[in-house]
Amino acid sequence: MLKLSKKADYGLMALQHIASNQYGDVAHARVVNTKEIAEEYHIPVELLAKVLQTLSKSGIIESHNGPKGGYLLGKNPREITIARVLESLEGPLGIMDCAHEKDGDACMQREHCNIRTPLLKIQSSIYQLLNSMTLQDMLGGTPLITIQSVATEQQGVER
Amino acid sequence: MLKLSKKADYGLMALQHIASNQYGDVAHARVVNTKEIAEEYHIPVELLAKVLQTLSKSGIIESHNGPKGGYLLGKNPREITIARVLESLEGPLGIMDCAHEKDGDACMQREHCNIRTPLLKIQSSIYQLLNSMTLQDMLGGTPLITIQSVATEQQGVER
DNA sequence: ATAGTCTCCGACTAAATGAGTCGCACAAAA
DNA sequence: TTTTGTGCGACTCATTTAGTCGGAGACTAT
Repeated sequence: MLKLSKKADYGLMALQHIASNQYGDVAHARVVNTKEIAEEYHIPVELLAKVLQTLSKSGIIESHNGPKGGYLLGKNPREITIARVLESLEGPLGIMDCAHEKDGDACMQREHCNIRTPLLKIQSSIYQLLNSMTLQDMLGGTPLITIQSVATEQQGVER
Repeated sequence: MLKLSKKADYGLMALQHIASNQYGDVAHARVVNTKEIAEEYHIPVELLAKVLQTLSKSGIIESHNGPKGGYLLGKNPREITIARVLESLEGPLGIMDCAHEKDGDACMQREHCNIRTPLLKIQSSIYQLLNSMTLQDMLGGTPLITIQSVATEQQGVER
């Protein structure tokens, strides 16, 4: 229950990847393209492309066309909240159907609905949670910290 | 995104209804049957029936056969957590596919997966949230506009 | 006892959504 | 101007969810 879509998964992976190439201890930002990410994580390219396009439209990343093109973060990782990313890819958070209804088009059971208020409360708590976590937080959590010790000897990193 | 299924909605509504008939200000418990609930909230009877059967199997409610039969809560509303109800109807909470995987059958991107850990953390937070809220809390929330004025008789409000 | 309700349960169909594919237009660097 | 990449929309296929149907068994009232 409450599962995220693949798009969301892929999007988060890609962002994590882009971010660590851009803000890692490698001194200069590196543009990373769709194909590279798709291969690294075994994601179908076309699907990932669509995901990245969506993120780009939302301003979370910026696209650069042409050869040597690819994607870069549109903002600092600290300013990119998980909530924002998920909303961009899956639409607004809505625990129940009637989450954002205007008073007009209510669901069939609205008039006697006894669970709307408590569910809205839960929803708001979840939103707060997602909104308080940023891409930066996801960066910290990965192996990646160990890079410090072996930083000297590899930059290209392909298996 | 993160929408609950209709089954979950219906289940919660039904539970709320059953609970308020059983623990409401009417002194004695009243058995309520599927048809009654279905009509009250405009839910297809057969579907609601299935939902109630599921809840019954989980021990959340008890069924009583025959004429004058129907359902009663299996436990005190304070002991019925939202998490339990949702799990019963929608299966275990799993933000991502690989939430409960054994090490064997990992997803395709598992080896390089960089988002599993932070997502598990989010998931656990959500679970905590759902597990800390009980049917009792949903009962209190219904009349709800008047709560501010009658703040004297708060009972369960934990946080 | 027996008739009439009511729960119980599994199998089924239909609708909605999600995952993934294809093909081509457009942009920019070399 | 050619190459390499993004941008974008329409499309198919798979999975899940919502809702339906029909009948077996349980219980109570009469």
